[in-house]
Amino acid sequence: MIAELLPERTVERLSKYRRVLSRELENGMDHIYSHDLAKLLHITPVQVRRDLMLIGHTGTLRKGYDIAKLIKLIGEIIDCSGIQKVAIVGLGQLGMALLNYLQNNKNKLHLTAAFDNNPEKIGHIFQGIPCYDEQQLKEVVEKEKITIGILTVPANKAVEMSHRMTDSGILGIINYTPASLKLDNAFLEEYDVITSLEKVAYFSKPFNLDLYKKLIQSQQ
Amino acid sequence: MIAELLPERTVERLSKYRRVLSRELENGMDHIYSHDLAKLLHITPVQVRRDLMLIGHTGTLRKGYDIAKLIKLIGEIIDCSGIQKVAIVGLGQLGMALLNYLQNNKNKLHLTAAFDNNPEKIGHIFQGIPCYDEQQLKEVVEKEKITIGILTVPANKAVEMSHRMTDSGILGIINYTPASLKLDNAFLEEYDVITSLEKVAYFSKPFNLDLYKKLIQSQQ
DNA sequence: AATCATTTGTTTACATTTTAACAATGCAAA
DNA sequence: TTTGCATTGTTAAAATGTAAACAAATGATT
Repeated sequence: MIAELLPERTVERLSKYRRVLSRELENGMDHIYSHDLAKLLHITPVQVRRDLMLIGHTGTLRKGYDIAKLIKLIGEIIDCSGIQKVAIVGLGQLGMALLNYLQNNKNKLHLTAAFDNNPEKIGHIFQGIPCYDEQQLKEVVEKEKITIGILTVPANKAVEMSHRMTDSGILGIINYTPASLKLDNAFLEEYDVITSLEKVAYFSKPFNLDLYKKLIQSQQ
Repeated sequence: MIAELLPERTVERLSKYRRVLSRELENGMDHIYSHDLAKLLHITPVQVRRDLMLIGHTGTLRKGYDIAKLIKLIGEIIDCSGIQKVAIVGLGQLGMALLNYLQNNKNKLHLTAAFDNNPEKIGHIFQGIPCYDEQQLKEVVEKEKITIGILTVPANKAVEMSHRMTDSGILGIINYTPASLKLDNAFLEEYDVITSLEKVAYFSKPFNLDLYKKLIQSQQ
Protein backbone atom coordinates (compact mmCIF):
# COMPACT_ATOMS: atom_id res chain seq x y z
CA MET A 1 0.00 0.00 0.00
CA ILE A 2 2.72 2.45 1.00
CA ALA A 3 5.65 1.94 -1.31
CA GLU A 4 8.00 4.42 0.29
CA LEU A 5 9.55 4.73 3.70
CA LEU A 6 7.69 7.14 5.92
CA PRO A 7 9.61 10.01 7.50
CA GLU A 8 10.95 9.16 10.94
CA ARG A 9 8.94 11.86 12.66
CA THR A 10 5.76 10.72 11.01
CA VAL A 11 6.30 7.19 12.28
CA GLU A 12 6.83 8.55 15.77
CA ARG A 13 3.61 10.50 15.59
CA LEU A 14 1.70 7.53 14.20
CA SER A 15 2.62 5.63 17.33
CA LYS A 16 1.27 8.47 19.43
CA TYR A 17 -1.87 8.87 17.32
CA ARG A 18 -2.68 5.22 17.82
CA ARG A 19 -2.28 5.45 21.55
CA VAL A 20 -4.51 8.47 22.08
CA LEU A 21 -7.02 7.19 19.55
CA SER A 22 -7.37 3.93 21.43
CA ARG A 23 -8.31 5.91 24.49
CA GLU A 24 -10.85 7.95 22.55
CA LEU A 25 -12.35 4.75 21.20
CA GLU A 26 -12.70 3.41 24.72
CA ASN A 27 -14.46 6.64 25.64
CA GLY A 28 -17.08 5.91 23.01
CA MET A 29 -15.89 8.30 20.30
CA ASP A 30 -16.08 6.94 16.78
CA HIS A 31 -14.85 9.88 14.71
CA ILE A 32 -12.36 12.66 15.32
CA TYR A 33 -11.43 15.89 13.55
CA SER A 34 -7.85 16.66 12.65
CA HIS A 35 -7.84 19.64 14.98
CA ASP A 36 -9.07 17.56 17.89
CA LEU A 37 -6.50 14.86 17.31
CA ALA A 38 -3.90 17.59 17.02
CA LYS A 39 -4.90 19.04 20.37
CA LEU A 40 -4.37 15.69 22.07
CA LEU A 41 -0.72 15.75 21.05
CA HIS A 42 -0.21 19.52 21.12
CA ILE A 43 0.68 19.70 17.47
CA THR A 44 -0.98 21.47 14.54
CA PRO A 45 -3.97 20.10 12.61
CA VAL A 46 -1.97 20.49 9.41
CA GLN A 47 0.57 18.04 10.66
CA VAL A 48 -2.11 15.51 11.47
CA ARG A 49 -3.67 15.81 8.04
CA ARG A 50 -0.31 15.58 6.36
CA ASP A 51 0.68 12.46 8.29
CA LEU A 52 -2.62 10.78 7.49
CA MET A 53 -2.27 11.76 3.86
CA LEU A 54 1.11 10.04 3.80
CA ILE A 55 -0.36 6.78 5.00
CA GLY A 56 -3.31 7.12 2.65
CA HIS A 57 -6.00 7.42 5.28
CA THR A 58 -8.91 9.48 4.14
CA GLY A 59 -11.49 11.08 6.37
CA THR A 60 -14.97 12.24 5.59
CA LEU A 61 -15.72 15.90 5.30
CA ARG A 62 -17.50 17.40 8.29
CA LYS A 63 -17.28 14.10 10.11
CA GLY A 64 -13.58 13.61 10.57
CA TYR A 65 -11.57 10.42 10.67
CA ASP A 66 -12.99 7.02 11.52
CA ILE A 67 -11.08 6.18 14.68
CA ALA A 68 -11.35 2.40 14.51
CA LYS A 69 -10.26 2.30 10.90
CA LEU A 70 -7.38 4.63 11.55
CA ILE A 71 -6.12 2.56 14.45
CA LYS A 72 -6.26 -0.51 12.25
CA LEU A 73 -4.39 1.18 9.42
CA ILE A 74 -1.65 2.46 11.71
CA GLY A 75 -1.27 -1.08 12.99
CA GLU A 76 -0.88 -2.40 9.48
CA ILE A 77 1.87 0.11 8.84
CA ILE A 78 3.82 0.01 12.07
CA ASP A 79 3.38 -3.56 13.17
CA CYS A 80 4.88 -6.54 11.46
CA SER A 81 2.47 -8.99 9.85
CA GLY A 82 3.24 -11.52 12.53
CA ILE A 83 4.79 -10.51 15.79
CA GLN A 84 8.19 -9.01 16.43
CA LYS A 85 10.12 -10.35 19.35
CA VAL A 86 12.14 -8.07 21.58
CA ALA A 87 15.07 -8.75 23.88
CA ILE A 88 16.59 -6.65 26.62
CA VAL A 89 20.35 -6.96 26.68
CA GLY A 90 21.66 -5.95 30.08
CA LEU A 91 19.45 -6.34 33.13
CA GLY A 92 20.83 -3.62 35.33
CA GLN A 93 18.65 -0.97 36.92
CA LEU A 94 17.55 0.53 33.63
CA GLY A 95 17.08 -2.80 31.86
CA MET A 96 14.98 -4.04 34.72
CA ALA A 97 12.89 -0.88 34.75
CA LEU A 98 12.24 -1.25 31.05
CA LEU A 99 11.40 -4.92 31.50
CA ASN A 100 8.75 -4.04 34.05
CA TYR A 101 7.49 -1.24 31.87
CA LEU A 102 7.19 -3.31 28.72
CA GLN A 103 5.91 -6.57 30.10
CA ASN A 104 2.27 -5.58 29.79
CA ASN A 105 2.30 -5.27 26.03
CA LYS A 106 -0.98 -5.46 24.27
CA ASN A 107 0.52 -4.94 20.84
CA LYS A 108 2.55 -6.92 18.38
CA LEU A 109 5.82 -6.42 20.18
CA HIS A 110 6.59 -9.29 22.50
CA LEU A 111 9.31 -8.99 25.06
CA THR A 112 10.73 -12.49 24.85
CA ALA A 113 14.08 -12.65 26.58
CA ALA A 114 16.58 -10.80 28.69
CA PHE A 115 20.34 -11.27 28.88
CA ASP A 116 22.87 -10.51 31.55
CA ASN A 117 26.17 -11.79 32.87
CA ASN A 118 25.21 -11.73 36.53
CA PRO A 119 24.90 -15.33 37.85
CA GLU A 120 22.27 -14.18 40.31
CA LYS A 121 19.99 -13.17 37.47
CA ILE A 122 20.78 -15.81 34.86
CA GLY A 123 18.20 -18.57 34.90
CA HIS A 124 15.65 -16.51 36.77
CA ILE A 125 12.35 -15.34 35.37
CA PHE A 126 11.37 -11.70 35.82
CA GLN A 127 7.75 -10.77 35.17
CA GLY A 128 7.49 -13.84 33.01
CA ILE A 129 10.61 -13.01 31.01
CA PRO A 130 13.53 -15.46 31.28
CA CYS A 131 17.00 -14.08 31.81
CA TYR A 132 19.71 -15.91 29.89
CA ASP A 133 23.46 -15.78 30.04
CA GLU A 134 24.90 -13.21 27.67
CA GLN A 135 26.94 -16.05 26.15
CA GLN A 136 23.71 -17.61 24.92
CA LEU A 137 22.71 -14.50 23.02
CA LYS A 138 23.21 -15.85 19.51
CA GLU A 139 21.67 -19.18 20.34
CA VAL A 140 18.51 -17.77 21.92
CA VAL A 141 18.04 -14.92 19.44
CA GLU A 142 18.28 -17.33 16.54
CA LYS A 143 16.03 -19.93 18.10
CA GLU A 144 13.37 -17.43 19.15
CA LYS A 145 13.76 -15.32 16.03
CA ILE A 146 14.16 -12.14 18.04
CA THR A 147 14.53 -9.11 15.78
CA ILE A 148 14.65 -6.13 18.13
CA GLY A 149 17.10 -5.47 20.92
CA ILE A 150 17.14 -2.98 23.75
CA LEU A 151 20.73 -2.32 24.75
CA THR A 152 21.23 -1.45 28.41
CA VAL A 153 24.65 -2.92 29.21
CA PRO A 154 27.47 -0.83 30.70
CA ALA A 155 28.88 1.62 28.17
CA ASN A 156 32.21 -0.11 27.78
CA LYS A 157 30.53 -3.29 26.57
CA ALA A 158 28.06 -1.62 24.22
CA VAL A 159 30.02 -1.72 20.98
CA GLU A 160 30.96 -5.36 21.21
CA MET A 161 27.49 -6.36 22.33
CA SER A 162 25.80 -4.44 19.53
CA HIS A 163 27.82 -6.36 16.98
CA ARG A 164 26.98 -9.65 18.59
CA MET A 165 23.33 -8.65 18.44
CA THR A 166 23.32 -7.86 14.74
CA ASP A 167 25.42 -10.95 14.04
CA SER A 168 22.70 -12.98 15.71
CA GLY A 169 20.01 -11.62 13.43
CA ILE A 170 18.72 -8.63 15.33
CA LEU A 171 17.50 -5.99 12.88
CA GLY A 172 16.86 -3.02 15.13
CA ILE A 173 18.55 -1.77 18.28
CA ILE A 174 17.66 0.92 20.77
CA ASN A 175 20.85 2.00 22.41
CA TYR A 176 20.35 3.41 25.90
CA THR A 177 24.04 3.41 26.70
CA PRO A 178 26.09 6.57 26.29
CA ALA A 179 28.41 4.76 23.85
CA SER A 180 27.85 5.90 20.31
CA LEU A 181 27.34 3.01 17.89
CA LYS A 182 27.48 2.41 14.18
CA LEU A 183 25.66 -0.56 12.69
CA ASP A 184 25.76 -1.66 9.12
CA ASN A 185 22.88 -4.06 8.86
CA ALA A 186 20.37 -2.86 11.39
CA PHE A 187 18.35 0.19 12.27
CA LEU A 188 19.75 2.09 15.19
CA GLU A 189 17.99 4.44 17.56
CA GLU A 190 20.05 6.08 20.27
CA TYR A 191 18.83 7.68 23.43
CA ASP A 192 21.26 9.19 25.84
CA VAL A 193 19.91 10.18 29.24
CA ILE A 194 22.79 12.45 30.15
CA THR A 195 22.77 14.28 26.85
CA SER A 196 19.09 14.83 27.13
CA LEU A 197 19.47 16.15 30.65
CA GLU A 198 22.28 18.49 29.63
CA LYS A 199 20.19 19.74 26.76
CA VAL A 200 17.38 20.62 29.13
CA ALA A 201 19.92 22.26 31.41
CA TYR A 202 21.12 24.47 28.56
CA PHE A 203 17.67 25.57 27.45
CA SER A 204 16.40 26.14 30.96
CA LYS A 205 19.17 28.50 31.95
CA PRO A 206 17.19 31.68 32.65
CA PHE A 207 18.80 33.74 29.92
CA ASN A 208 18.39 31.00 27.33
CA LEU A 209 14.86 30.24 28.41
CA ASP A 210 13.93 33.87 27.76
CA LEU A 211 15.42 33.67 24.28
CA TYR A 212 13.60 30.39 23.74
CA LYS A 213 10.25 31.79 24.81
CA LYS A 214 10.68 34.77 22.51
CA LEU A 215 11.54 32.43 19.68
CA ILE A 216 8.40 30.40 20.24
CA GLN A 217 6.23 33.50 20.49
CA SER A 218 7.63 35.00 17.31
CA GLN A 219 6.51 31.88 15.50
CA GLN A 220 2.91 32.36 16.48
CA MET B 1 30.06 35.33 24.27
CA ILE B 2 27.37 33.55 22.31
CA ALA B 3 24.42 35.90 21.95
CA GLU B 4 22.07 33.53 20.18
CA LEU B 5 20.48 30.26 21.15
CA LEU B 6 22.33 27.29 19.76
CA PRO B 7 20.42 24.78 17.65
CA GLU B 8 19.03 21.92 19.69
CA ARG B 9 21.02 19.31 17.84
CA THR B 10 24.22 21.21 18.32
CA VAL B 11 23.64 21.34 22.06
CA GLU B 12 23.07 17.60 22.10
CA ARG B 13 26.32 17.02 20.27
CA LEU B 14 28.22 19.39 22.54
CA SER B 15 27.23 17.19 25.44
CA LYS B 16 28.60 14.18 23.61
CA TYR B 17 31.76 15.96 22.50
CA ARG B 18 32.53 16.83 26.05
CA ARG B 19 32.09 13.29 27.22
CA VAL B 20 34.36 11.68 24.64
CA LEU B 21 36.89 14.47 24.91
CA SER B 22 37.19 13.94 28.65
CA ARG B 23 38.10 10.36 27.93
CA GLU B 24 40.68 11.39 25.36
CA LEU B 25 42.17 13.81 27.83
CA GLU B 26 42.49 11.03 30.39
CA ASN B 27 44.26 8.98 27.75
CA GLY B 28 46.88 11.68 27.48
CA MET B 29 45.75 13.31 24.24
CA ASP B 30 45.98 17.08 24.21
CA HIS B 31 44.77 17.94 20.70
CA ILE B 32 42.31 16.36 18.31
CA TYR B 33 41.42 16.82 14.66
CA SER B 34 37.86 17.39 13.57
CA HIS B 35 37.83 14.11 11.67
CA ASP B 36 39.04 12.16 14.68
CA LEU B 37 36.45 13.72 16.95
CA ALA B 38 33.87 12.99 14.28
CA LYS B 39 34.84 9.34 14.19
CA LEU B 40 34.26 9.00 17.92
CA LEU B 41 30.62 9.96 17.45
CA HIS B 42 30.14 8.50 13.98
CA ILE B 43 29.32 11.83 12.44
CA THR B 44 31.00 13.90 9.75
CA PRO B 45 34.01 16.18 10.31
CA VAL B 46 32.04 19.04 8.75
CA GLN B 47 29.46 18.79 11.45
CA VAL B 48 32.10 18.95 14.13
CA ARG B 49 33.72 22.02 12.59
CA ARG B 50 30.36 23.68 12.17
CA ASP B 51 29.33 23.04 15.76
CA LEU B 52 32.63 24.38 17.06
CA MET B 53 32.32 27.40 14.83
CA LEU B 54 28.93 28.11 16.36
CA ILE B 55 30.37 28.18 19.85
CA GLY B 56 33.33 30.23 18.71
CA HIS B 57 35.99 27.66 19.40
CA THR B 58 38.94 27.95 17.12
CA GLY B 59 41.53 25.27 16.51
CA THR B 60 45.00 25.57 15.16
CA LEU B 61 45.76 24.51 11.65
CA ARG B 62 47.52 21.13 11.35
CA LYS B 63 47.28 20.66 15.08
CA GLY B 64 43.57 20.39 15.69
CA TYR B 65 41.54 21.51 18.67
CA ASP B 66 42.93 21.95 22.15
CA ILE B 67 40.99 19.35 24.09
CA ALA B 68 41.23 20.90 27.54
CA LYS B 69 40.18 24.31 26.29
CA LEU B 70 37.31 22.86 24.33
CA ILE B 71 36.00 20.93 27.32
CA LYS B 72 36.15 24.11 29.35
CA LEU B 73 34.32 26.13 26.71
CA ILE B 74 31.56 23.55 26.34
CA GLY B 75 31.14 23.67 30.09
CA GLU B 76 30.78 27.44 30.02
CA ILE B 77 28.06 27.12 27.42
CA ILE B 78 26.07 24.16 28.67
CA ASP B 79 26.46 24.46 32.41
CA CYS B 80 24.96 27.16 34.52
CA SER B 81 27.35 29.55 36.24
CA GLY B 82 26.49 28.01 39.58
CA ILE B 83 24.91 24.63 39.82
CA GLN B 84 21.52 23.50 38.61
CA LYS B 85 19.54 21.29 40.91
CA VAL B 86 17.50 18.40 39.59
CA ALA B 87 14.53 16.54 41.04
CA ILE B 88 13.01 13.23 40.07
CA VAL B 89 9.25 13.33 40.33
CA GLY B 90 7.91 9.81 40.61
CA LEU B 91 10.07 7.10 42.14
CA GLY B 92 8.68 4.04 40.40
CA GLN B 93 10.87 1.57 38.56
CA LEU B 94 12.00 4.08 35.98
CA GLY B 95 12.46 6.94 38.42
CA MET B 96 14.52 4.72 40.68
CA ALA B 97 16.63 3.51 37.76
CA LEU B 98 17.34 7.08 36.76
CA LEU B 99 18.13 8.00 40.34
CA ASN B 100 20.75 5.28 40.50
CA TYR B 101 22.08 6.25 37.13
CA LEU B 102 22.40 9.95 37.90
CA GLN B 103 23.62 9.86 41.45
CA ASN B 104 27.29 9.74 40.48
CA ASN B 105 27.29 13.12 38.81
CA LYS B 106 30.61 14.80 38.41
CA ASN B 107 29.18 17.79 36.59
CA LYS B 108 27.16 20.87 37.48
CA LEU B 109 23.85 19.05 37.63
CA HIS B 110 23.01 17.95 41.14
CA LEU B 111 20.27 15.48 41.79
CA THR B 112 18.83 16.97 44.93
CA ALA B 113 15.44 15.46 45.68
CA ALA B 114 12.93 12.83 44.69
CA PHE B 115 9.16 12.88 45.14
CA ASP B 116 6.59 10.12 45.38
CA ASN B 117 3.26 9.40 47.01
CA ASN B 118 4.18 5.98 48.32
CA PRO B 119 4.42 6.08 52.14
CA GLU B 120 7.03 3.35 52.03
CA LYS B 121 9.35 5.59 50.08
CA ILE B 122 8.58 8.98 51.58
CA GLY B 123 11.13 9.96 54.19
CA HIS B 124 13.69 7.44 53.00
CA ILE B 125 17.00 8.27 51.44
CA PHE B 126 18.02 6.50 48.25
CA GLN B 127 21.67 6.71 47.22
CA GLY B 128 21.91 9.86 49.25
CA ILE B 129 18.83 11.46 47.69
CA PRO B 130 15.90 12.13 50.03
CA CYS B 131 12.42 11.15 48.88
CA TYR B 132 9.73 13.65 49.84
CA ASP B 133 5.97 13.49 49.72
CA GLU B 134 4.59 14.76 46.43
CA GLN B 135 2.56 17.24 48.46
CA GLN B 136 5.77 18.93 49.51
CA LEU B 137 6.85 19.55 45.94
CA LYS B 138 6.39 23.31 45.89
CA GLU B 139 7.86 23.76 49.31
CA VAL B 140 11.01 21.73 48.63
CA VAL B 141 11.56 22.99 45.08
CA GLU B 142 11.33 26.57 46.25
CA LYS B 143 13.53 26.06 49.26
CA GLU B 144 16.21 24.12 47.37
CA LYS B 145 15.88 26.26 44.24
CA ILE B 146 15.49 23.20 42.04
CA THR B 147 15.19 24.20 38.38
CA ILE B 148 15.07 20.91 36.46
CA GLY B 149 12.58 18.10 36.85
CA ILE B 150 12.54 14.54 35.59
CA LEU B 151 8.95 13.41 35.29
CA THR B 152 8.40 9.70 35.82
CA VAL B 153 4.97 9.53 37.44
CA PRO B 154 2.14 7.39 36.00
CA ALA B 155 0.80 8.85 32.77
CA ASN B 156 -2.55 9.89 34.18
CA LYS B 157 -0.88 12.18 36.71
CA ALA B 158 1.63 13.71 34.34
CA VAL B 159 -0.29 16.78 33.19
CA GLU B 160 -1.27 17.92 36.66
CA MET B 161 2.16 17.22 38.04
CA SER B 162 3.92 19.10 35.26
CA HIS B 163 1.90 22.19 36.06
CA ARG B 164 2.69 21.90 39.72
CA MET B 165 6.35 21.63 38.80
CA THR B 166 6.41 24.79 36.69
CA ASP B 167 4.30 26.60 39.28
CA SER B 168 6.98 25.77 41.82
CA GLY B 169 9.70 27.36 39.75
CA ILE B 170 11.01 24.48 37.70
CA LEU B 171 12.30 25.77 34.36
CA GLY B 172 12.95 22.57 32.45
CA ILE B 173 11.22 19.20 32.41
CA ILE B 174 12.13 15.89 30.86
CA ASN B 175 8.91 13.99 30.42
CA TYR B 176 9.38 10.23 30.40
CA THR B 177 5.67 9.51 30.64
CA PRO B 178 3.65 8.75 27.52
CA ALA B 179 1.36 11.69 28.26
CA SER B 180 1.98 14.58 25.91
CA LEU B 181 2.48 17.87 27.69
CA LYS B 182 2.39 21.54 26.89
CA LEU B 183 4.19 23.99 29.11
CA ASP B 184 4.14 27.73 28.81
CA ASN B 185 7.00 28.84 30.98
CA ALA B 186 9.47 26.02 30.85
CA PHE B 187 11.51 24.07 28.38
CA LEU B 188 10.09 20.65 27.68
CA GLU B 189 11.86 17.57 26.40
CA GLU B 190 9.76 14.47 25.85
CA TYR B 191 10.96 10.93 25.55
CA ASP B 192 8.50 8.15 25.00
CA VAL B 193 9.83 4.61 25.36
CA ILE B 194 6.96 2.96 23.54
CA THR B 195 7.03 5.35 20.61
CA SER B 196 10.73 4.87 20.27
CA LEU B 197 10.29 1.10 20.33
CA GLU B 198 7.52 1.21 17.75
CA LYS B 199 9.67 3.40 15.56
CA VAL B 200 12.45 0.84 15.65
CA ALA B 201 9.90 -1.86 14.93
CA TYR B 202 8.75 -0.02 11.82
CA PHE B 203 12.23 0.58 10.43
CA SER B 204 13.45 -2.91 11.22
CA LYS B 205 10.68 -4.68 9.35
CA PRO B 206 12.69 -6.53 6.69
CA PHE B 207 11.13 -4.72 3.76
CA ASN B 208 11.56 -1.32 5.33
CA LEU B 209 15.07 -2.09 6.49
CA ASP B 210 16.03 -2.83 2.89
CA LEU B 211 14.60 0.48 1.78
CA TYR B 212 16.39 2.18 4.63
CA LYS B 213 19.76 0.63 3.79
CA LYS B 214 19.38 1.65 0.14
CA LEU B 215 18.53 5.17 1.26
CA ILE B 216 21.66 5.36 3.40
CA GLN B 217 23.85 3.96 0.66
CA SER B 218 22.52 6.36 -1.95
CA GLN B 219 23.60 9.19 0.32
CA GLN B 220 27.23 8.09 0.30
C1' DA C 1 -31.78 27.66 -4.27
C1' DA C 2 -28.04 30.34 -2.87
C1' DT C 3 -24.83 31.46 0.45
C1' DC C 4 -22.01 30.49 4.29
C1' DA C 5 -19.19 27.81 7.36
C1' DT C 6 -16.50 23.83 8.19
C1' DT C 7 -13.23 20.44 7.30
C1' DT C 8 -10.47 17.68 4.35
C1' DG C 9 -6.47 16.92 1.02
C1' DT C 10 -2.74 18.89 -1.38
C1' DT C 11 0.46 22.18 -2.84
C1' DT C 12 3.54 25.73 -1.66
C1' DA C 13 6.45 28.14 1.44
C1' DC C 14 9.26 28.39 5.51
C1' DA C 15 12.52 26.68 9.06
C1' DT C 16 15.83 23.68 10.67
C1' DT C 17 19.46 20.52 10.08
C1' DT C 18 22.94 18.27 7.51
C1' DT C 19 26.19 18.01 3.92
C1' DA C 20 29.07 19.79 0.44
C1' DA C 21 32.27 23.13 -1.49
C1' DC C 22 36.01 25.87 -1.16
C1' DA C 23 39.01 29.67 0.22
C1' DA C 24 42.60 30.56 3.64
C1' DT C 25 46.41 29.22 6.28
C1' DG C 26 50.67 27.50 7.37
C1' DC C 27 53.76 23.40 7.95
C1' DA C 28 56.74 20.06 5.33
C1' DA C 29 59.49 18.72 1.74
C1' DA C 30 61.88 19.40 -2.43
C1' DT D 1 62.00 29.50 -1.86
C1' DT D 2 58.36 27.41 -3.63
C1' DT D 3 55.27 23.82 -4.26
C1' DG D 4 52.21 20.64 -2.27
C1' DC D 5 49.28 19.05 1.22
C1' DA D 6 46.53 18.88 5.36
C1' DT D 7 43.35 21.13 8.07
C1' DT D 8 40.53 24.80 9.58
C1' DG D 9 36.57 28.22 9.09
C1' DT D 10 32.78 29.78 6.37
C1' DT D 11 29.56 30.09 2.84
C1' DA D 12 26.40 27.71 -0.14
C1' DA D 13 23.41 23.93 -1.25
C1' DA D 14 20.60 19.99 -0.21
C1' DA D 15 17.64 17.37 2.62
C1' DT D 16 14.41 16.96 6.04
C1' DG D 17 10.72 18.50 8.71
C1' DT D 18 6.95 21.89 9.86
C1' DA D 19 3.54 25.30 8.92
C1' DA D 20 0.74 28.00 5.94
C1' DA D 21 -2.41 28.62 2.15
C1' DC D 22 -6.04 27.36 -0.40
C1' DA D 23 -9.10 24.69 -3.48
C1' DA D 24 -12.75 21.26 -3.12
C1' DA D 25 -16.47 19.31 -1.01
C1' DT D 26 -20.56 19.12 1.70
C1' DG D 27 -23.73 19.98 5.16
C1' DA D 28 -26.30 23.97 7.45
C1' DT D 29 -28.79 28.25 7.12
C1' DT D 30 -31.35 31.74 5.13
